[in-house]
Formats: sequence, structure tokens, C-alpha cells
Amino acid sequence: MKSFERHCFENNLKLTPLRKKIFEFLLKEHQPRGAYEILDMLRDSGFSSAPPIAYRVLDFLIEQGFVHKIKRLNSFVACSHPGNIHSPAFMICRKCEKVAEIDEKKSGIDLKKAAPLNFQIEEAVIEVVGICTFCITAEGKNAS
Amino acid sequence: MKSFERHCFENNLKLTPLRKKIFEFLLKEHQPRGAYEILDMLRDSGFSSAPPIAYRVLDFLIEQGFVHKIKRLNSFVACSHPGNIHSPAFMICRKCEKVAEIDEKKSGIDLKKAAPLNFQIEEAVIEVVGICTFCITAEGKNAS
DNA sequence: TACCTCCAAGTTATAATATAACATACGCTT
DNA sequence: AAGCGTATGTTATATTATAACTTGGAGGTA
Repeated sequence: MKSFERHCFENNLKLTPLRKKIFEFLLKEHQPRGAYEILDMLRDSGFSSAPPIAYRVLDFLIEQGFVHKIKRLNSFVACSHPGNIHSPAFMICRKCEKVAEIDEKKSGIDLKKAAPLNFQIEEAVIEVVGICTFCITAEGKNAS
Repeated sequence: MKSFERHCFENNLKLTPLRKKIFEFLLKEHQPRGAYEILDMLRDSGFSSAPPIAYRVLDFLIEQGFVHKIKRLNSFVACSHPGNIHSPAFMICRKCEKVAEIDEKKSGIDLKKAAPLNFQIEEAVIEVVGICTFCITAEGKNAS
């Protein structure tokens, strides 16, 4: 949050109550939330709650690199490594839907090597579905 | 198509006119098509064209590994390297929306290295957005 | 102050994508 | 022919997202 406030100040961007509210919500949740969940939260908090309200703020937060969209889940999550714009990878548990963000530098994925020569990469979406150890344990118990 | 026919025969799966029609359409197009484009095509060809018709066949084709879904474009494309189930990477031109499929083995991407220890990978979605040389050239001309 | 401009937020309507639930048809086996 | 399994057809609706236009408020400037 501090880092978001600083970023807005330094870049002359308006940190409005609405933007703050939505970003705080996503930070607090730690996990991806759908646009309509965010709208429910806004309604409960006395904000307007028509779809464009949420989508516009989300677009803003994504542009600024503080939120990512998880396409697999049609949902939005606060960035775990904010500050520099990056193309992260996400590990999504298909059971509990918890999501871990892997910073691209640490992931060892080198997309430049993978791309054909006639293609200039601008942005990558890497979403890996699998199962986390917690859910493996739980599955084992159920199966036994 | 031959390979799809053989696959169905060998696995005792029904290669119905509907499945054949949709797969042929995607093969012929070479590029991703939306579910509702497929439904339009079905209507023109005398098939029924309610949404579940297309989605069910697409699910089947995806399960069998002959079609991939491009989430970025909410659309579906025939697989370029069928035969073995795989997790391909796609290079999507943001201008012309042409899509190239990169076989995972050739991509050099090793997700196992990237994943945390407590996560078992089952499937990866890698979609890279950028611009192809053809469109770069076109952009240059327009800008000059 | 009065006016202007810009951009955020609010509103209304609707587009685009996808699925649930149930009905029908058709081939295969017995 | 009866029963079963799977594919297709139908109806309705859920879910996700955007277009287009209006309102409001902060900050500059004549």
C-alpha cells in the first residue's frame, strides 16, 4: 500500500478513495477475486457498484502494475512483487484455487529464446494449473 | 484430419458429422475462431446452432488434444502438433491476431524448474502477446 | 469570481462468452 | 423390442465485460 501511495504521488496519479478501496480489498484478500465480488464489496461499503466502476479501476491498477488479471479464473489479484512492471507466472491450485505468483526473473523462463525470430514479445501470460501439497494431502485422506 | 480420424478409430471415439465439421472448419481457418463464429458456420451448414452444440464439441476436441483454447482471444484453434497431449505456448500478434503455436519441447521453457517445490504442475497456459514482423513493417509504413 | 478543462466516477443499456438442465434421437447389446 | 449409453437438440439463464453518455469535482486561468 505504501508503495502504491508513493507510486501515485511520484507519477502524479490520483489516489482516489475508490482506487484505494479496491486495491486495499485485493491486498487484504491475498487471493484472486472476480470483478463482481469486488462490486459486491463496493456496494457493502456504500460505493456505487455498476460494473464499469470496478473494471475501470482494475484497468488502472493493472496498468500501474499493482494488480494482475488471472485469466484462468477471470479474476484479479494484487501483485506480490510490485514496483517494476513485469510478466509474472502464476501457479494455480485447481482444488483450492490459491494462486502463487512467481517473479519472472526467478522463474528461469526465457521467452526470448522460445520465440520465433519474426516475433517481438511484449507481454506474456503464464498460468500453470496443478495442485498444491496441501490439497494433495487432503485428496489422499479422502481417497483412503 | 487423417490423424484425427485414426485417433478416434483407435480410441473407439465417435467421429460424428458435427465433430468432423467443426474440426475441419478450424483446420481450414488456421487461426483461432470464437465459439459464436463456429455457431454461425454451423447455421450456414444446416446444423443446429445453439451455444452448447459448439461448446460441447470443442470440449471434446480439446480433451483429445486436437484443439487448443486461446484464452487471450476467447477462441479456439486447431492444434499444429497433434498426436501427443502437450502444453504448448502461443505467440499472438496483437495487431493481426495471428497465432503461432510453439511446441513445448522446442520452446526451452522448463516449468518444473520454475515451480515451487510444493506445487505439482498439471497443465500450463503460456500465451505471449507481441507483434509479428509483418505488422511491424506495416506500422512503420503508417507512421512515416 | 467565473469560466474552462480534464479526468474520475456514476448510469444505463447491452454485448460477448459460457453453462445448467432437461428433452430427444440413435446405435448397440441383450 | 427393451434397455443402456452417448451425442445432439432446446430453452433458458449465468457470468463476464464494454459502449456510450452524464455528472461532479479539482485545479488552472482570464
